[in-house]
Amino acid sequence: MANSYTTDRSDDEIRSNTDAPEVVVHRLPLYVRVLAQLDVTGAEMVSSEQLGTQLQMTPAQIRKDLSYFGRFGKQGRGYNVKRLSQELRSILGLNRQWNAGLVGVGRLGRAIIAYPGFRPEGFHMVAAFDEDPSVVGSSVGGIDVRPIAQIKETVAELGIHIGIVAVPAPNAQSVCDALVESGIKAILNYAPVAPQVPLEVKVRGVDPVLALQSMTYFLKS
Amino acid sequence: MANSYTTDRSDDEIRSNTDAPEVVVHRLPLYVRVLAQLDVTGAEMVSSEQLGTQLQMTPAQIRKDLSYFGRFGKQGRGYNVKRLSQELRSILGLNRQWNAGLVGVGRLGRAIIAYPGFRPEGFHMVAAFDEDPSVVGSSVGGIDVRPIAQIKETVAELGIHIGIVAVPAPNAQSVCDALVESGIKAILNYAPVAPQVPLEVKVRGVDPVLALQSMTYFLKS
DNA sequence: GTTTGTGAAGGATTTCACAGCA
DNA sequence: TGCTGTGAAATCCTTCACAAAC
Repeated sequence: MANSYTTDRSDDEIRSNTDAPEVVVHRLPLYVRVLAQLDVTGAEMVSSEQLGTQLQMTPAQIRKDLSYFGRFGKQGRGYNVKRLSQELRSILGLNRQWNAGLVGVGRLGRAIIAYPGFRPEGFHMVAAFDEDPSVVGSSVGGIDVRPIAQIKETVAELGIHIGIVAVPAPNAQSVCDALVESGIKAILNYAPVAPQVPLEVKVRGVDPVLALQSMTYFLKS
Repeated sequence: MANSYTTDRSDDEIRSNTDAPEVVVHRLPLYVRVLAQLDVTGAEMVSSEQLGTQLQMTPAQIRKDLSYFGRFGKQGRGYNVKRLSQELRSILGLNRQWNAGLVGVGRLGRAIIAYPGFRPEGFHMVAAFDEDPSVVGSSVGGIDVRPIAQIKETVAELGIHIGIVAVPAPNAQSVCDALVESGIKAILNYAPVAPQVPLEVKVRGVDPVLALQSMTYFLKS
């Protein structure tokens, strides 16, 4: 199974983490992000109090979150910025390259290919797929566009771990089905739908319209 | 509690909603989205069971969520798709136009201006701002680009409700400060930072990298 | 003096389960 | 019969508060 450094307990530096709540896992990348910023400014140590101020959350929550994974701080001093950053990156699996395949090379898909934020974080776009024969075979941002029918073989061939869906809403479900069928276990979904996938497949949505639509509730004074 | 005596106004069709949890508000746009899809397919009625299947959540949660705002269903029949959609849109304040101002007209900002998903949902981009003098004064996607120093007067002049931040990380905090200073109460933040804003200002982030970075935790087998 | 790590308490959210209505 | 609406129970998550460590 998964985490199998199940030596005995109590004094482990890194603790078995099968029981870290999912909300906590979602916050870890936030911590990684501010730690990187702190590191750039030259800070050596940081307290949960300072992190809490930066992130607008309580120091207790930060300490509790970190405590699910290990004991990374020193009483009276706080956390070593570089060390904590490195530990969290290791926990999240960020110390390696992850290959992503993009489905949908329209306007949105091209913007995603051009987005410079993925590669420095280790996410490499290694393939692109589209159903439009006039796009298939061309190269977009240095990536060859293949037909959607070749998803399965390409995922195997190139070792793709993550599917990125940028097709129109009506096509999103069948694209997700194809990705799941090819063995993909993580999907980043830009389409404005909630695709149905097996329990073991993680889907995270990126939808600015949803974000706006919940803020208007509070604006509506 | 009080279900025996009808001492006070517990029979309102639309109930006072000051106490709806924020997580519930965040889910309402999801309901609106599937209801719109159901409506297109011609469905008249829908049960919480069916909605739950679509959204991969429990029927009980959907019923409970809706119950914070009113009693929209009919026992034995479910919810009228058009009616429920309309009620939720009204609760969220989606039956009107909201004006947005974009800060940062670089690659990302241009993609946001070109994104066709906002306008059909009532979100109108009415202004754009940048600090680069070679961009200020030009027109991008039909929107005139103004200097950042003019945010405050433009927000007042054009009635801007929402700020959209698409500047590089190091500039995001000062841009958010300027938006807050101009009276903006809702910010959609594309920059990879957690800006600090007063409690009464809502910020929602759009960051595909954060989404990927939490999924790798689960991939990391 | 400072700040962590963590049981325990408190609060929030989800699920259960069923009365009541169509 | 089928399904909602909702108190109550169960679960999940956050905050408290303090002993221990530096």
